[in-house]
Amino acid sequence: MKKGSDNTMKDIALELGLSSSTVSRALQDHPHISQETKIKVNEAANRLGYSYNAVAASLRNSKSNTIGLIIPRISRYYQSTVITAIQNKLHEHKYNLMICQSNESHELEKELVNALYASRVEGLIVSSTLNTTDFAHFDVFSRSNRPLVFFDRVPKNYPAHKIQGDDYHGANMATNHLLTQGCRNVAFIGGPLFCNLYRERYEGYADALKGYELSPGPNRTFFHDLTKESALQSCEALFSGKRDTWPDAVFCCNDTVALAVTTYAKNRGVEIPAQLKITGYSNDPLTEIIKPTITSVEQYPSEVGTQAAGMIMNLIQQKLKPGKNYISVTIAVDLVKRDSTDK
Amino acid sequence: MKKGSDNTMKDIALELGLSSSTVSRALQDHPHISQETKIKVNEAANRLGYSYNAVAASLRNSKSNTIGLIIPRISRYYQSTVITAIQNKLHEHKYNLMICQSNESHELEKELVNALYASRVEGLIVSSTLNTTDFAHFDVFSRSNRPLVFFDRVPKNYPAHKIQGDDYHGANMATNHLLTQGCRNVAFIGGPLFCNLYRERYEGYADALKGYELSPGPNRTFFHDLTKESALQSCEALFSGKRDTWPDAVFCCNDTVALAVTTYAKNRGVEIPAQLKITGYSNDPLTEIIKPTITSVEQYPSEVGTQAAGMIMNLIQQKLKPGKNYISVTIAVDLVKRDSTDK
DNA sequence: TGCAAATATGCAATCGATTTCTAATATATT
DNA sequence: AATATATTAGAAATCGATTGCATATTTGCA
Repeated sequence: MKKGSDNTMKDIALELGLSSSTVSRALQDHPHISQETKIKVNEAANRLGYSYNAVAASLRNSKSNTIGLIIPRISRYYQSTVITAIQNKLHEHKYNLMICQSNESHELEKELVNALYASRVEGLIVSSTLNTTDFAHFDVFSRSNRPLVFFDRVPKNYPAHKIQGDDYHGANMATNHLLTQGCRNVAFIGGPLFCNLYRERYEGYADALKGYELSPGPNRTFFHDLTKESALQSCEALFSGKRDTWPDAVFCCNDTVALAVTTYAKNRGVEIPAQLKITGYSNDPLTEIIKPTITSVEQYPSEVGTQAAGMIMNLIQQKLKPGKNYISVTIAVDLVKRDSTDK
Repeated sequence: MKKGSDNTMKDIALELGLSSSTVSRALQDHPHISQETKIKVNEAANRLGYSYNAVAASLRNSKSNTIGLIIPRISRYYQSTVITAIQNKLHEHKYNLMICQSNESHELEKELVNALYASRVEGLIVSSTLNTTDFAHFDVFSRSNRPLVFFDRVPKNYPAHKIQGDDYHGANMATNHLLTQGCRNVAFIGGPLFCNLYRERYEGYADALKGYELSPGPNRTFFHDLTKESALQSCEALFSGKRDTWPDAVFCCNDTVALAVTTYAKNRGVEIPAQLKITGYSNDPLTEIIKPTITSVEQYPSEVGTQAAGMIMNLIQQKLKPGKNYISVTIAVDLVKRDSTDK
């Protein structure tokens, strides 16, 4: 073997007195090659420690067998579960996954789109940054006809395929559940409304209230990043006045916030669920750990990932020919009732 | 633009009446090209929607700017935090990361090593499968002089660079803490001893006992996969006999097990920490959520990831020239004392 | 025997960026 | 004026696998 480099098909050919065409075809089990030759080639390949060069094949075939993924953060339950599902699905099709984190930075997201395009990934799966409202940087993919699938954080007005949870229904179910349990003063803590996720959930929440001839009261709705810190600030606002102004329920748009609210209430001596009922979103395992256990909305992240990867593969293999149309798949959600809402 | 394909440097050259050599150099800001030409080339590149083809460059330069990662599962707190750190570090160096999950399957791990090698990743970061004892399938990397760094699950007798937590010390600290708190009947639940992680932790545990002239009692040590289900079985074994045969502490090798034991004990009416003290491992956020909060060992996963990625980059850039030697970095751990051990 | 069809293999171009070597100007130096 | 030295640009080979087309050999069948 030449120093520092690998044996190639040419080396096998040389060794056997064949042409590299024959070697290539033999390794692909091409019908025009005799059994005898195939055996000799495979044997020589093993003997020489030959390793297929996917980069060269990728260039020649314009086929990288790689899919790109851009996601704000991978270290959250929902996200990492989606990734696992994508990964496993793609592996069935012998595709690799190149994962990039945008760290919620719009600029970084742009950069990553271009880097992945330069790597000639055959398709791109994206959950965009919270503050991505301009999606023009994804145009490279649409222009060159490479499948582009958004999930979770999906654009409203940008033409692309989408996999979404049924956010409206999830929030609507959760809020209705709170109302059924007798709550009439239900607060809402969510992300910014320009993000589809939270807008849908807000509407599901508001419509549920409407069903009871209620509407979101003053100082009852909060829109900010869904961290513990921000959640605690909203709690301060909610529970600052006299006791009779306090809410009797809080619908939280993720489980981190639900957890923070639960902890805050407990510290404040507010009894859950008797005086305050709480629902979260995502059904993070933590909701079952804390006392009281927290009612939450199951989003079936594995299903989301499997669908996203499956759709990308179908688009690549042209089993799916949407033409100028865009497909939008809504994944059903379920409300998992637990102690925080008295079941 | 030709249908379905991208403009290349050749297209820019054609457009401007230059050669593709000049275009290549202009885009690289090569000193032998005039400012005027550079400006024209860049302008034309933008106009034509030119996109750099990293695959072609990769083939020509034998440089993929990609690192591979093989890991049993990505959807756990420790793992996903490590990945985030690796990812961010590599991005600083303009490297991409190709992530693969072995799903704890040794066969799949083999397959993934070859697939990543075929993609000509410049280095490989690995946390191996629990049942990987033969590491020969990683030879392709060592043979071709491509950096190979293991972390967490690290081989004992295989020559490679390693990033490990100080498992011995972590377990030793935790056990000593339990002993200091007065426990004299400390059980151990860990993974199989042929895995470095658990062997080290077991030794740290056993040596701590020795310091108190104790040794692991009969039916006090358990070695199995660290799931909730297995943990509950071990609990049954621990608490099957009469009350005076019960342990007064359990050292658990991960937080999932610690959680399971805590839940089991609570259901059984065993008071924590009064009658039973529990320690976990990894300092998963869940340890702070449950009541009582669980004492655990912080492994600084971000540091592990940063070190692993940093080492790979140094090896690639030859800032680190270990020659025939192998580097082993031990990441310090800390004991985080919480309610489950009465602090 | 003769011609068609089947079987097995090789030649050479291709994918797109890079780089060595060569060559053509232009400017500087004595 | 003549030679030396920058400066700028191009031609062509290269990386390794693939494949359309051409070619050579064998078998089949009338």
